[in-house]
Amino acid sequence: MATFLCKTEPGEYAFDDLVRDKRAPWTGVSNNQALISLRSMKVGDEVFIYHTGDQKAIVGSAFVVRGPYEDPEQPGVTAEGLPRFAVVDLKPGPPARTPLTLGAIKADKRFASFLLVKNSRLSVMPVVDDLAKVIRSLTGLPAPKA
DNA sequence: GCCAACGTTGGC
DNA sequence: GCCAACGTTGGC
Repeated sequence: MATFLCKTEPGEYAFDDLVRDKRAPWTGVSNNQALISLRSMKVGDEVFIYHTGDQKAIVGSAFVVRGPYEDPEQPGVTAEGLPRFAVVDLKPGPPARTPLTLGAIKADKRFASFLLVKNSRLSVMPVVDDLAKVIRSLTGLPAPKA
């Protein structure tokens, strides 16, 4: 069971939209490093949802309900036979009891190596277990069920 | 609205 | 295959 973080611009597709939709394909990722993370997702994986723009905070979590598949808008596979423009389906988990802001993350030494801080332009990234635990404790988000 | 950081493109 | 030019992202 792995954990990831996905960014979204709330004006385009917010965490609340995912809650409303109950389930949604996570599309539009074209950056290769982000796509590598998307392609490695498995059903049941936990995904923290981060809002860019004015909020700049982890606002909730979600879970992978369908593993990586080809974006129907941009079909094609990599040399390894994986979906080139990978899409996963997410279903919403609970909202964060306390959103975890970028400012708080930057101020916390435990996040010094976090890709969210180190590469601000990356839109999908893995979250190591230790940091996932810290994020859950700071946001009140529940651990995924095994 | 600006710009730094990074990715991508295309000419050579 | 290098690298300059350009485009994009996202924090400030």
